[in-house]
Order: sequence, then structure tokens, then C-alpha cells
Amino acid sequence: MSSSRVVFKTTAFERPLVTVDVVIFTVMAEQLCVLLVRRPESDGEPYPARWALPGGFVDVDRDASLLACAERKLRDKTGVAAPYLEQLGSWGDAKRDPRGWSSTHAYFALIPQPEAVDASATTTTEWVPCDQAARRRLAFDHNTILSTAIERLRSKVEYTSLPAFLLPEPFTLPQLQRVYEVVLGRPLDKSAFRKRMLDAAYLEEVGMVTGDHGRAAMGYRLRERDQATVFPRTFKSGE
Amino acid sequence: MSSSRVVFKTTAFERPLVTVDVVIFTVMAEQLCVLLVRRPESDGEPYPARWALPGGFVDVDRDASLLACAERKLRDKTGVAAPYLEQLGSWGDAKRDPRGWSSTHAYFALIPQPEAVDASATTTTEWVPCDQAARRRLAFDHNTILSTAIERLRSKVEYTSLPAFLLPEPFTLPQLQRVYEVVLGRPLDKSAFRKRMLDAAYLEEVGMVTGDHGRAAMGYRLRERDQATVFPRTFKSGE
DNA sequence: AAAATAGTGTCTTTGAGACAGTATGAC
DNA sequence: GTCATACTGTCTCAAAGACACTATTTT
Repeated sequence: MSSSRVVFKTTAFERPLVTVDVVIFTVMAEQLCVLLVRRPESDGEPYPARWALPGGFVDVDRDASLLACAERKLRDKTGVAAPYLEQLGSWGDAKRDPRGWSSTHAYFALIPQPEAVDASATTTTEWVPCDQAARRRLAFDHNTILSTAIERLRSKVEYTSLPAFLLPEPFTLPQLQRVYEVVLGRPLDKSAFRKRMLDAAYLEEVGMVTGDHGRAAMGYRLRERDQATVFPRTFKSGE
Repeated sequence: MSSSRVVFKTTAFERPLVTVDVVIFTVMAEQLCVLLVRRPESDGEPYPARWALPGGFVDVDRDASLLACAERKLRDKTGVAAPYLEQLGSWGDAKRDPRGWSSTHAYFALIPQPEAVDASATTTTEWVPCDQAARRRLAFDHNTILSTAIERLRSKVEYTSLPAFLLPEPFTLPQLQRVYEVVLGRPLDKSAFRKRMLDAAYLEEVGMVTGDHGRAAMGYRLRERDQATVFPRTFKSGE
């Protein structure tokens, strides 16, 4: 039997550039932070020396899929392998990259505070409080992407368990509440908060944890590390 | 002054194929329907004669942006110019298109029932009830995209004004409620429904409309045609 | 008048926030 | 013991669902 290899027409269309960018969030010192990288200064590079979101071209030989590409970029910059990673959206037009018509697939990731704070000391990579990062003039349309990411995160935090992915396990309910408050920028009622978290049953007790002062607290970890839990209601935000 | 034209390095990376697909919803005969198109049978075309979502390659010469490209494809297939159009997500990997590594940007659109029902008679284009469409074997990964779109629509209908974009204006509250019920697949309480719609204040009275039988009803139109309204709560879905 | 549909009023239930109270650990 | 923090109980209030009622138009 002759193995018949089907030949498909290649298109006449000029192909746009395709990139993947990742907005990586963490909480450091009670602040929501985002990772920025400095663009190279070499000749022929757009936006030389400008701060940007980590990202770059899809490598059709190495990346099996867009998600794999995003995971690779995250791993390269932070060493984190299995974070919370969600697609944010895509942006594409003729002007956003001076090299030509380009489209980028943006993801956002949540990771616990990285142990090696080296990253924040490097000259090509920096953890920046996200409000401050949003005020810098970033490369490409990364200001738009970053704003969208912050907005999406803040909005989802109102009714999902997303902040749990910003903490190293095990964590206590008071710690988790503090992260919610940091991201939302307002205090929450302790009793209502605890009821919500426990009713949702997405946490697993994992033994008492003793803090610096005061009474010991129950430690928890996520039952499912690969998806967020959606609560039936939103936190009442002064409706 | 010599006009210095900056030359940017073109990348060594092989460029993936870039397409845009649009999931176009409408309500016909009390059913949520989606528009499918038949792929050409010509040689060298992938998935010949298979049903697919409307879409195709980004044309870097004609399309200023991804959104403009999606609008063009919608206009070409339906003649509708200013519908509700929202980004759904993107899918990209090495295998989804036999012609090579490809990524697609998917949008979903909501339009009022098209007057020309010609479209549903054509051999290359068909309005299909969406549950039925989801059961067909579509081209590429369009089953995944369609499922995601249906899921997203159903989920957003629980807490947004999206169904209003599926009706021609002016519409009455009972008509709007029927669309909600069609999309959600369950009945809603009339009183609670009306309270929600009117409290959200996203509708504008536009005069009485008389139906076939019974009492005349107030006609409404959207105050803002370019964005959906988000309600403070979700419709209680048998929590 | 009867039928059909539009629109309103009221009761009940639910669940979240407020806030004060109790428990348990470190010193 | 005191202090600091973890955790719980109870009251109140608001919003949504249930459902019965009234209103207006067509036949």
C-alpha cells in the first residue's frame, strides 16, 4: 500500500507575528506585585531598554501549544512549574509591534511569593507593585494588557478562590483573608469571610500552624490545585 | 534632515498561521441557534465539505486589528454591522490545522433574528440549534470552540443583560424573559425578573407595543448598545 | 363577558454583614 | 496572669423567589 501523503495548499496570506505574554502576579510585603522584564538594548530591537511583560515569540518547534508556550515562559522567568495559569485575551493589530502586523496571546499567572528574591534584584527582571507598574510606560501595548489583567484579577477575586493561589501551602484563614484584602483594597468581615471559605469546601485541613504571636490557627491547602472555585455570590462591595 | 528609517530585525522564527473564528448566535423559533458554514470541497483544503464556524485567515492588508477582522467576517456572512461582539479566547497548537502550526482568535456575536431567512436555506451556510450543532463533527477544533462559547453565553446570561442583544428593538419585558428562558433552559419568575431588569436601569421606554393577543406591553430599547450590563447577583439556579 | 397576556403587591426565606463574645496560644 | 490572635454565635437587614392579585387589551 502506497502511503498517500496529502498535500495542503499553503496560503497566499502574509503571516502575522505571533507572541505570548504572561502577566505574573504574586503578593510580597502585603502588596500585589507583577513581574516585569527589561527589553534588550541591542540594535534592531523594538522598545530597547523599556520595561515589558515577560513574553516572546511562539516557537513552533518547541511549543506544542499556546498554553505550553506560556508555561515555558513562566518557567524560564520564575522557575515555577505548576501555577495558576489562565488565558486573559489576545491583542493583535498592524501597529502594536514596529516589526509588523502582530498578535499576542496574553495569559495571567498567580504564584506564591518566590523564595529567591534574587529576581527582584536583577537588572533585567523586577517585581513591581502592580499599581506602580501600571503607571510606567511599558513596551508595546503592555499597559493595556496589564490593566486588563489587574481588572480581571480584582473582579474575579470578588467571587472566586483565586487568592489562594498566591499563598504557599499550608496557609491559614486569616492569612488568606489578608490576601483578599490586599487585592481588593478593602477590609472584609472575618465571620462572613470564614463562612464563605468553609461553605465552599474547597479547602482541606492539614494540621495546626503556629504563627509569631497569639493563638495557633488551622492550616489549609487546596483540594484541587488546577482550578479556582466560584462562590455563589459576590462580596458585597457597597452596592 | 535625513529621514532616518529604523530597521528592525525580522525574526528567525517560523510564523504560525493566524485565523479568526466567530461564533454567531441568534434566537429563532424559541431556540438558541448558531451559524455554521460548509467548508469548500476543492483539492488541498483541509476538512473538505465539513461544517465549521465562520472564520478564516487574518488579512494583514485589509484588517487593521483582530476585532476588525472579526467584524468583517460577521458582516460578510450576515450583513450585520454593529452587533454585540466579544472575545471568547484563543486556541493554538501544532496539530489543529493540517497546514501547520496555527492559532485562532475566537469571538462570539449576538444578533437579532436575521430577517432574510435565506441564509438558513443556503447550501454553504446554515442556522442550527446550538445543542444540535454541538453534536455535529465540525472542522478543526471548532467543537471545542463552540462548546466554550455556549458555556460562556449560558453562564453570562445568569448575571448580565446579554439576551437583550438577541432581540430586535423595541422589545417587551415578556419577550426578553422568554429569551432568557430559552438560553437558560428553565423558567424564571416574572416578578423577580421584571424587578431585576428595571432596577438595573439599562433599558429605555420607547412606547407601547401591541402583540397578537392580550394586553399591550411597554416597548424598550437598550440605553447603551455597545456594552452589556452586569447585575449584582446571579439568577438563583437551584443552589 | 371571557380569554389572554401585562404588570403589581406582599409574604417568606435566605444568606450575608455587623459586631460582640469566647477560646487558645505565647510571654 | 496579660496580650494577641483565632474562632464562634447571634442579631439585623436586604434582596430575591413564590405566588396571588389587579389591569388592560382582543375577540
